[in-house]
Amino acid sequence: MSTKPETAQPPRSVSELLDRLDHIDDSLPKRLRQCAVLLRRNINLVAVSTVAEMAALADVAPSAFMRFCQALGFSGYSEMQALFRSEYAQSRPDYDARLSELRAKGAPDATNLFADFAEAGHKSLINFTNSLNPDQIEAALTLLQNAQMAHLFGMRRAYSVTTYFHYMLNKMGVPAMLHSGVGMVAASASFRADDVLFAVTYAPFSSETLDVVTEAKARGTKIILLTDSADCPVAPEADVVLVAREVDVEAFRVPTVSMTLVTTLAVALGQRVQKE
Amino acid sequence: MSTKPETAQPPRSVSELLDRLDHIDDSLPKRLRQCAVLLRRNINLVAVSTVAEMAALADVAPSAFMRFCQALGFSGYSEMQALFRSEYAQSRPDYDARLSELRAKGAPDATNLFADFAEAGHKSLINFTNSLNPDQIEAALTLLQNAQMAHLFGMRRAYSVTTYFHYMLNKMGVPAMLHSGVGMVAASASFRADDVLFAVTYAPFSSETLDVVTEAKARGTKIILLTDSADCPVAPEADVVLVAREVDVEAFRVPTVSMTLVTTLAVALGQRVQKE
DNA sequence: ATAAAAATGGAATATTTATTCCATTGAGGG
DNA sequence: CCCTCAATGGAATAAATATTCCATTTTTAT
Repeated sequence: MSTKPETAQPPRSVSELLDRLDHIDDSLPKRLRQCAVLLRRNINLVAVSTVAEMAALADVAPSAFMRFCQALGFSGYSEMQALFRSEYAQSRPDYDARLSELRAKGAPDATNLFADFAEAGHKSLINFTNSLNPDQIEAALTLLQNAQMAHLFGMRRAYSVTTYFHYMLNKMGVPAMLHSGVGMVAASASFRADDVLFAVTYAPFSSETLDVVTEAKARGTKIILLTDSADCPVAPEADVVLVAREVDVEAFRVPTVSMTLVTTLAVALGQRVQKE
Repeated sequence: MSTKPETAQPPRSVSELLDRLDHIDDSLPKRLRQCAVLLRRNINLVAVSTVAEMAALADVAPSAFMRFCQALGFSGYSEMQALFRSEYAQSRPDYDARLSELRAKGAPDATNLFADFAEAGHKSLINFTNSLNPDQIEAALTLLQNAQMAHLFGMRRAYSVTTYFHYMLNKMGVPAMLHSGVGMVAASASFRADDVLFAVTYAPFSSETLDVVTEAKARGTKIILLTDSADCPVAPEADVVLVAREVDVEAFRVPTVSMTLVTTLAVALGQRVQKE
């Protein structure tokens, strides 16, 4: 890279930029690689920061960050920043505008409440995406895929989640049984060693669910636990623990992450089953 | 306001800023009011635009926009912009960073799938918030509040939604009955004229639900319909129609908006019931 | 070990952008 | 109708920021 032909045209979008970043990443000198790492972790900051700030975060001289921008095909930082700014400006207008209009008009309580819950759902999804551990999802999928039968169990608020999971699994052709908790004795009686129990429970954990998990453990049934806090008492019994924290509004929650997760599992399973 | 004491301290947050805007709005001269209107509609632009750009959008001279910032209590545009920039930087960092890391690593399919569903949920919530009609929600709330009993009915994917609604209404002390569709005859037999039916159905609409709605209509029971498209065949029968469109991923959906809406209704109802 | 090439950081410069100032316009009161 | 005062827009100035340049350091090849 001595003559620095560089990529003639600057990236036209943020994702194109990231592609380019992937390609040149290895051939980058130390300081510029620091820039690359920082950029990946903080792309969102570009739109609202100065070169000096970015450089400081990357622990690099401003001139180095400048060269980094040029290595990416931009004429300089400003051109790169313009890209981020325009993408940002296009992405959020409606939402922000709508929210501020709502508050301006003094919208009815229920409308504001919905906005709050929507916001909470949004945050919950983001948080989960951030802390998402691919290995756990893979592990859960493997257990479900290898099981003869998936037993779904959840009480109270968790029941809706199992209900939806059941619907989706059926749709995908995966054998699943929904236990309603009423005839609980019958429930655990059907657990076998080559089955898997998908138990859902949120704090405060319902004793029925805890019992069912214990029973399953005793019978050698594999256990996947979906909960909202790592200190669920039966977490140690489970083969896989999925933690879906939901942001609340005045102590009330929508099980957005759980529903999304369960849908993801079902669809991913469906894809795998078909490939067999 | 001749001596312009102004509000000494600048707003500490965007929402505080909007509050202040609500107060001074009336006492503002023409040009500054233009700024106020533009700001409300495009708050999101502040973080990534120059005064000149904002002024141009508001159809006002930059110096006028400058005075507007000062009327709000800021020393100038830069100070105001700093507020938006820091709020922005705090709100989105993780999400963007995470997504770009995922794509860099070539994460497993299921992980990407979750990200897609999360994105879809996000969009669905935004879309609904944008097109939200407060009157319909209010109407639904009134019907529910005045009813002797709320009958909840939904099949298949809709069943999870009614299930959660049932849980929440119980929690809020609102009388509600969950119909499972199995003993359907018994279901409609209990409908009375001072009750309300909350029916949930998505395309392709299940015939059971359509029948139940028709039956309810015949019995004089009020009807609230939650669906995903305005051309649900029984929409004309309903007293209130709530349309919750969900963005799909490869034809699969998570009922994020429906769950959020139902939770909102329950909580809002709970608040009203308590006030009585 | 030494020379050549590449990379780096800091300082100098150029550019953009915010902010202030002031002359002009327009609105309201006597 | 004129006077006064607030409001306005444009031009001048100040500040912040990007960008370039170059002397120094580090790396690489021989």
